[in-house]
Amino acid sequence: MSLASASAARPAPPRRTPKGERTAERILDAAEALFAEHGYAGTTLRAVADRVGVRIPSLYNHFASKDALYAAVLERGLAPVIAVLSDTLEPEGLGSRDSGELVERVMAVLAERPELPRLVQHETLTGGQHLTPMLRSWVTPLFARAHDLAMATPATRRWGPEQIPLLVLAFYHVVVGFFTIAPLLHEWVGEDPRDEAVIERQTRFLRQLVETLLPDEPPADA
Amino acid sequence: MSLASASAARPAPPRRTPKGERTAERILDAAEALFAEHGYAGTTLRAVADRVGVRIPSLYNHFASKDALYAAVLERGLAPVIAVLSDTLEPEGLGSRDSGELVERVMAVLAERPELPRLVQHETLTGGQHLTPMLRSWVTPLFARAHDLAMATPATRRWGPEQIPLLVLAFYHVVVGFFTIAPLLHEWVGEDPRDEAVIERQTRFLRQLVETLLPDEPPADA
Amino acid sequence: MSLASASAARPAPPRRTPKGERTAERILDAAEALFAEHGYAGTTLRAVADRVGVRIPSLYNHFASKDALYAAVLERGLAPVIAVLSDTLEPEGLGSRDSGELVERVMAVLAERPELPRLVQHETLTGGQHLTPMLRSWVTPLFARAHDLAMATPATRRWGPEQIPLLVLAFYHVVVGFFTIAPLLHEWVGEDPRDEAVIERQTRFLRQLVETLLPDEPPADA
Amino acid sequence: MSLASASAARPAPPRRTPKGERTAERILDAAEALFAEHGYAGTTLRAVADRVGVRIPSLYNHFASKDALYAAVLERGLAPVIAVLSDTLEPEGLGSRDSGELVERVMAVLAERPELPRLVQHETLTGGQHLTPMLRSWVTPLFARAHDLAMATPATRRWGPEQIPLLVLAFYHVVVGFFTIAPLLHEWVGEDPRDEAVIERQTRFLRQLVETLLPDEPPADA
DNA sequence: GATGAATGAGGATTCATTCAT
DNA sequence: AATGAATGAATCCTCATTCAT
Repeated sequence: MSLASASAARPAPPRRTPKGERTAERILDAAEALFAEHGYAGTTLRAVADRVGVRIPSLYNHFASKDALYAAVLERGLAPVIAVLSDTLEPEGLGSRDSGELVERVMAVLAERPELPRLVQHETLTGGQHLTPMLRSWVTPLFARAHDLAMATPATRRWGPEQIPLLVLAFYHVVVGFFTIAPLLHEWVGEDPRDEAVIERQTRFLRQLVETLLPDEPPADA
Repeated sequence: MSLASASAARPAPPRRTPKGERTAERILDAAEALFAEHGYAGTTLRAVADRVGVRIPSLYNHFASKDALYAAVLERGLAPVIAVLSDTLEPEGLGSRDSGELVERVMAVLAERPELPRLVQHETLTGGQHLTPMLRSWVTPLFARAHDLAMATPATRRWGPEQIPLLVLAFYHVVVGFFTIAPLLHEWVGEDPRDEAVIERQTRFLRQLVETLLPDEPPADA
Repeated sequence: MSLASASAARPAPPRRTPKGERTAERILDAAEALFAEHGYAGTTLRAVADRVGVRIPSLYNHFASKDALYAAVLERGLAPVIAVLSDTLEPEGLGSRDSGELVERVMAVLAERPELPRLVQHETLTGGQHLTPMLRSWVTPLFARAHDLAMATPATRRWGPEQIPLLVLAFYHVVVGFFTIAPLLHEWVGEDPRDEAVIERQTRFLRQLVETLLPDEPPADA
Repeated sequence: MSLASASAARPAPPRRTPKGERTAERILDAAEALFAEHGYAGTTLRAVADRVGVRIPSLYNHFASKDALYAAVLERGLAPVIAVLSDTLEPEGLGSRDSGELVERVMAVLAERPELPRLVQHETLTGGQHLTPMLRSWVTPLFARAHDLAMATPATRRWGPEQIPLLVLAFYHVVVGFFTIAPLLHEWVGEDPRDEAVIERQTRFLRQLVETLLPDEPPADA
């Protein structure tokens, strides 16, 4: 999956020293956290460097620009989610059983990188310019297939064909929103969504949501 | 802090102190659009001034600082939504009929100010520091009441009491997410969510979501 | 002649306050001296600001960028020389009498702004990108006319038609070179070419050069 | 200071200490071209390294600093010209015949390294600090001798003794200026002064200039 | 109320240089 | 001899803010 830093033009060092590789990784970690919290514009290279424990110019030994760093963060962060999605959607459709499993897997992946959804949300809000290239090649076809398969499930009895995409988007928003609103809930309710119990509760909730909205059996009134 | 025009504002120009008020309003409009698109950090006073057709220092004749301008934008934007929410939730609970109506009203309000959800999303993502004071006095009690009332509806048979808040949040995310993802969809699918037809479709979808998730009648298996 | 700062996009202030105008002028003065001495790359905005007695950001209130400042310096500096050239060349040709007069006038103009030739030399050496637009509209036609007229003088008996441009260029180089090499001569011979006597000597020399190379009368051996 | 290869250098690769020397030479070539085009301040070590196809730190294996590299470039470039000058001026004076020959030889040397005059011009314009030591030991005595000899030729009948240096300088400027203005002419007239025909034309022109300004025979009117 | 001018702080980025490998 | 990594200093430029007009 090594498409890392496609835009990191100049410094793209041919042979990575283990030391350098580790530094680059640490930079990515720091940048991921900061971009997720403050967005692109709100994140300073100074903040990244400080977090890594390095001087600002050193960042440029690993990434050609703030923008390239941002792209690399997105790329690295999105890869596993894409993998899960494409893996799970490969063979079958959106029946409640599989959808439930998909939801569970996605939640598991995101639980390990809870900043990721916020990162994507930031990017989405500001236009998704960096998302588009990645998604055009990955998510768009996935979305299309999800749609096709969903059309072939009993769910269509309840949901019209043109509503299926809305349903998929809705799930997307619920899942992403859960992580997005995390820090606020933490402050308001004192409940940290990075807590395992909280995540499990949300996963259960999502499962029930799937079962209610996309039942395997045709609804009773059919 | 000059809380500008707590009512719906845009279509009906409020009492106009001939000139200044109109300028302040135009500044708020410009700032709202820009903050919604780029967030606080990504929005420049120069950009605001340019959009208004005025020089930067003039902004300071109407708002004490960038921060104050931002607060005013949030305040003005949130007021009508809060009004709808508190109005609708006042007497009764979350039965599907009323919930459907609530969803419809909220969609109607947001359809007139589609940047608002993005504004709130930005703020939420970056910590919601500006949101907290407003919400602590408005939304938090609303939320509590919604919860209480929901507990008294048949929905509880399907959803455990601790799931009700998750359900409410889920609806929040679906509604807000619809507007949030607008520009991307516009670019990817060519579908402008500010389009009336698109909004109506989404509203229908939300209605059906409400009916499915919070049926008036106890579910068939009860 | 106010074509000042054609590329100074943003700040181009509509109404110039006398104070601001004076500041802009002082910036131009400082920049002219520095660009002439160190060239574009070798000149720092810090150096300019220091010389003006102002902070760096203030420069941006008057010129949109280092590049725009540079262009404005060139423009302002070149204008009078262009004026002299086009004025003198207007009616007649390159006969020794008029050419001598032209040389004299040019020397007089340059004597008042001895940094100008160095400025132009720097620009020429580094590609003349900033010169081209100015010269395309001014010098190129002048050059053409000079050529045409020269062709009609007795000089052609001595110089073939294709040599006339070389002759013109040679004069250009001798004149410009005199000022260009000034600081070196000052250091080596202790002779300051900004000295009036030195300039007058050079002017006499140029006059004799003109008379020798472009005699009014056909050369004796013809 | 590693004075590299004082002879004509490029066509005949000097004694090659297998690898390093060749790299040093390639660095000098790249640096010469870049310094000539952009001057000292406008040339970055990155640009040099890129042109050589090597990483920046490698440059430091061959030259102690940017400044040392610059000095080496000047030294290597100037040596052959100095050689020609001192050789030609050795025995005799500035009679038109010998002067013509000198001009021809200088043109020949420069034609092989057309960047050299631009290099020197850059250096001259920015103060000539690096030139001074070289010139003090080479050119200054040459100049003095040229002056002495010139004083003993018939030319003095036309040119006063104090004008001889001006004449020499004028030739210097015409010769150097020809190469200096090359890129501009290339762009404006489409005529590449590195073209053999162009150089020959200029040489012919210079010869005629010499004959006109420094005739062997006393001028007809004497 | 509007704005030209000025500026402290800080933004991303480049540069020449060093050093360990 | 070559180079990845690191960095102090400096680059151009932007930002939010102030103030006199």
